[in-house]
Amino acid sequence: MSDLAERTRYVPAEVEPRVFARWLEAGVHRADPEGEGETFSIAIPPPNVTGVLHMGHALNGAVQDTLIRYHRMLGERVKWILGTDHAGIATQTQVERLLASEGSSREALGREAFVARVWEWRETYGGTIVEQLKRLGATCDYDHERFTFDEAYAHAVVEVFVALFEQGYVYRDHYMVNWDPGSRSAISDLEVEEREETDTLYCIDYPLASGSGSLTIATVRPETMLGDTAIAVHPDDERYTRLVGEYAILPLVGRRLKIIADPYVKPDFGTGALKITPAHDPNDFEIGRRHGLEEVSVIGEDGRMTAAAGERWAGMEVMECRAAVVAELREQRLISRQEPYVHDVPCSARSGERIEPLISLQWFMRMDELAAPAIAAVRDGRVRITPEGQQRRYLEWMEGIRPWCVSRQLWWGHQLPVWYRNGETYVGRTPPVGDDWTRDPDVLDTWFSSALWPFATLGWPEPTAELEAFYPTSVLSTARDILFLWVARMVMMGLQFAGDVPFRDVYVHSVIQAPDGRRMSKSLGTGIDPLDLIDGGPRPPVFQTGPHPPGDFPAYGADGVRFGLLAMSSTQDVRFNEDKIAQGTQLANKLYNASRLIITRASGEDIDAALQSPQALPSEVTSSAGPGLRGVPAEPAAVAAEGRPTEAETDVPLEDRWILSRLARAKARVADAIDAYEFHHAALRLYDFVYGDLCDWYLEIVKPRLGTEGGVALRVLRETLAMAHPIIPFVTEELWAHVPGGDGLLATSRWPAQAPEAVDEDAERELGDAIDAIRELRSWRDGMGVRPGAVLPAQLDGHAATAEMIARLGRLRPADGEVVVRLASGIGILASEEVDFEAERRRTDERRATLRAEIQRAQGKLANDRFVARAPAAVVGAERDKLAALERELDGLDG
RNA sequence: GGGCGGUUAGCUCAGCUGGUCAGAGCGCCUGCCUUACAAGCAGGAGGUCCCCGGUUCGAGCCCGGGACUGCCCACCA
Repeated sequence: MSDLAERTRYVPAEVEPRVFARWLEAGVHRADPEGEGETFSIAIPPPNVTGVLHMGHALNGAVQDTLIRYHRMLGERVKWILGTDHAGIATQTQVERLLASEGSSREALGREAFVARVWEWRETYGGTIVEQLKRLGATCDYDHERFTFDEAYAHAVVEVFVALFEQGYVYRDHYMVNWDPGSRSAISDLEVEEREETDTLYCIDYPLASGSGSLTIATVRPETMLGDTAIAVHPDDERYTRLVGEYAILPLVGRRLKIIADPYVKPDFGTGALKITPAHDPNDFEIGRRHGLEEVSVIGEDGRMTAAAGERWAGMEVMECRAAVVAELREQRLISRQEPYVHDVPCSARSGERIEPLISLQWFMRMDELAAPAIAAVRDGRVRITPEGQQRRYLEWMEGIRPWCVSRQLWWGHQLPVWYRNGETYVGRTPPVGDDWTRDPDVLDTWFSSALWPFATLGWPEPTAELEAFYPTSVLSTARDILFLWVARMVMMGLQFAGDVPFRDVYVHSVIQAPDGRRMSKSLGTGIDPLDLIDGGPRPPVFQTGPHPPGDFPAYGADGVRFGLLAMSSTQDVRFNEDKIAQGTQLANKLYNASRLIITRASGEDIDAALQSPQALPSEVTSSAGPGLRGVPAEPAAVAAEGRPTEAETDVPLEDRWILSRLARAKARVADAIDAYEFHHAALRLYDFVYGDLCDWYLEIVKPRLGTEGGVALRVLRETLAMAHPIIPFVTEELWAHVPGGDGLLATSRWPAQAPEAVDEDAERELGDAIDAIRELRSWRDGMGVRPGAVLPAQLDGHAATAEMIARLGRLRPADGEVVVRLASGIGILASEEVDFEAERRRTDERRATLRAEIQRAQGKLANDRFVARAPAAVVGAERDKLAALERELDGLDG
């Protein structure tokens, strides 16, 4: 885009690849662990190797890169740790699916060949998402990309596992687990989700051993009765008290079942009698352990009935067995009732299949002791979680934490450093010495390795310079769905192994939903590929809403997408809003055209003036004020502050003082918003400044003199580009190259310094009055139907300093004569044939009525003694001023 | 069954510690191709701030109750 003068439109597609290449070449993404000064680091939530960029990645990418660029521009040594996750189950499933399509399977290949195949797959498809991040403009540390399964990382994983074993946190036990028949592995509680299903509830009669009658139980899983070892009733349930201690006979099996009393049973639910299957129901398991019941495992890990189920049923699949059991019971007339039953059933978040609870020999990790310091770290503020609601969630979950099943029956993952021989178990960093040792085939839960991410990526357990410089990381930005799965565990592991919290701040960003409020998901057809927004691409049907023409997305460009995502983000879930993306694209275009105007008109003197100005050049200024210490009020004080004429400001034109003041406020507001993780505010405040202050008013006012006195315009442009850069990096970097004095890359320049001294209440008030006057004038002209091009004769008495700009922007010609229209701003319009005075009379009458009503309201308020007595003096004063102004205007109309 | 959040203009959303807080973008209406930008500019219409009580001189903003809605956690056969 060298022909700035020619092209009237910013075209992202032409610019972005070139600009990104410059950043990479210059190494803006590199971080020096040995340098001086503050550091700032973020560890990216490692996307799955097999993953492709979705909206969540894009939003999080925009958030993280905005933070990273902002802090880089503050002069800090910045590192954005990049990498991918080997994602055990997810990846294994994908490759298995591929194998299936080839008519093969992992069993056919064998473990070693299978794992080799997954690595191969990773080489082929693994880098996609990293390339996609570049399209967003993300300046991650591409030179040091990590993988949760690379050699050094694996070393850290073994180190941690062994240490946890030695410290007594990790142990092996027969315990109830969530068995996922889909992936044929145990999964953790966090990977289980409820799904509503319609089942059949069967009421089954269990005859009493005494021969006198029977006890009826209700169940949706009749096949599990083969593993029943008791019947439980509530201790206070009078219907059954006399039966407690007696026995029932398990139909089909003949086992004697003790009737026990346990408060878990709800007397008013079902029949009030509960069959107890300790080996296949989590509750029954607990009850069983409380009462010392036998655990009969009748369903195996292969999803078939075991030998313990009985010869007759062994080998059947679960559903098959259920049908057979029901048929048999029916034949024996033991089913007294059956009805459809809708309830929530646990399913695997991985495979989607229904969880089969069963007792299995697995490796577990005791969490309560590790959780304690991680709870304390959040409570005392060493880790701050934003927004606050998420902090509550974290604490509640941590306080009720349960043991974590960490072993998985998969092939793709960190294999447990555990070996067995006869009755012996060996856990160690190196294989055991001696013969006949067999290694445990299981691998660790993916989240076990992810939990080490912030320090394992920096070289731990070696005491590296990187670890020294960048640990703890500064911020973790993530979606809320992995707060427990990942974030909480990182805090525990970081404290236990790296000696400190893994991050100072956790920012939990929004989840972006489809326009109809559903989840964005490829399978539902509600997902969007962020690259389709950047480059233009298919717009799915659910997004064909609103004013957008049907068909593909236009090429919004990376800046537009970043801006839009930040602008629509919030502390809660939000619906995708294409208009916000478009708004970002418009902003980029607006900046482009404003730059065109300023740059192409700039004269040599302007450039000198801009370059000599002390505050002018972001690349030369020192560091900005710290967070929250900017000393700049967000808006002019309601009550006029004392005028503060400084330096030689009397020489500086009013509008220049004004724009510098507005800029000072904008910088403070944008910086505050970024520091507070209020990215929607940061984006929209930037937009407001560029449109509302810079383009709509300042540039319109100074346009005629840009060729001769454009120094301030150039200064402001430079600072604006720098201020905007963290949010919309491409267009600002591109324009930077065209701005006089814009040496080097904007990405490595300084963010503009905060300038509270530039805030000029007087200038803001004075120019604000002029703006109000122009607006009123334009509105009046439009309402009166005055010809747009007509230049009206007028008196501008009350606006000495701003008369010229009011006249120009309001199309007036200063003149003397009879004032026939008096506007609220004091401007008097003289007689001319351009104005329809009949219409003006009507307008004046309407205005009089409104004024009288408002005056009455104000008078009423001031006549209220309690208001005058109890409201703060400033509020009462403001009301009096308002009344005076209204009366003045009314006098003007009447006079 | 608990817990948390939301309900503000036709749509998507801002509104900090109660006093110009009734806003933005888009859409809609009107007028302008004004030599930075027509994917632009100027002007305008449009809201009982979910409902009912309460506190207060004054309440989208605080308190109580209710309605609707979303999410999280939870082992009711």
